[in-house]
Amino acid sequence: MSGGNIEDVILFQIDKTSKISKKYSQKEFDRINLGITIDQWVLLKIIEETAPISQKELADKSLRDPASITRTLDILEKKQLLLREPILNNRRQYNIILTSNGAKFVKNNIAMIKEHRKKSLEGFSKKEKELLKNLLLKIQKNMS
Amino acid sequence: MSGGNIEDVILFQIDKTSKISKKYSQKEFDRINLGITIDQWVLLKIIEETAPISQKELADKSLRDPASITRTLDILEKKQLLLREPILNNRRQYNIILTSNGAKFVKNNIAMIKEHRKKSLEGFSKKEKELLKNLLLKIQKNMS
DNA sequence: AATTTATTATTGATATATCAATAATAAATT
DNA sequence: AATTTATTATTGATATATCAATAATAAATT
Repeated sequence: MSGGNIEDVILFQIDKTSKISKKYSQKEFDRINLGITIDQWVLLKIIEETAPISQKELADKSLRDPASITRTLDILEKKQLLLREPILNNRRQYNIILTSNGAKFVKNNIAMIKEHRKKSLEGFSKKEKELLKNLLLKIQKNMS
Repeated sequence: MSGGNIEDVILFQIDKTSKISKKYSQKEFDRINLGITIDQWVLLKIIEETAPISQKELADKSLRDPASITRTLDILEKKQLLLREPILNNRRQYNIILTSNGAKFVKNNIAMIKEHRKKSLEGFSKKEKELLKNLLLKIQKNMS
């Protein structure tokens, strides 16, 4: 036997936690016919927070491939939630910004998202939340 | 403004940590031409630990879709790492087991994997590891 | 200023994921 | 025992992810 049980592996539990929480939220998204995925929501939220932002920056922040960002932005642009704004004197990048529709969309749904976040941390003390975050950041540092 | 920064969201950091660690290990897998993906490794490890196991159980344990398991097992079967063993008096399920080749494969590479796990938790006390695991399990419970 | 190098976004090829429908059949109910 | 229901694995359709190659062009170097 090569020893151990995969359920005891922290990295496995991290991935599992991520999957469970994504499924939870996606189910809710679908239930109310939100029309987007969790990962699309994350992009919208990043844009809302840091617009104007380039696609490269979006890829970095969300840890996704630039090619994947290109295609996801196509979808969200078609849904009129964001747009690629040309930059004067820079024809290599775009400024990605929310449309007013997109801003409204985020505003209308942020409360529901916050409920999910809250539910995920039910029974956590402030100290535990801080600690958890710091431990996660430490792992990220270790693997970078 | 809808407030807050997505970097402060624990669920976001959990997903980020998962992605970073997977990329780290996958890069190493590719470097030594291991010929499988992280998620394929996880299946092999689960099988090693709990064989004989059904595809349904594999899907549950790995939090993946049964259809995805079917296809991944096809790949791993083609690589001669595992096989679908027919069950007497039960023609609806298979017993999934490692081939001797597959068992050897796991044995040969478990040390490298353990190194990655160790690296991910560099600087963690035993108490911190326990705590982190428990906090993750708590989130999973909250979202189930 | 002209040339070289690096960066950004896109596209095609390919791999992987999920959902819905289906076939086979085991388990439960009548 | 016959019928109904539930479960398991598979397949097709579709969505999404990544890698490699490419075009456009900004930035750095000569």
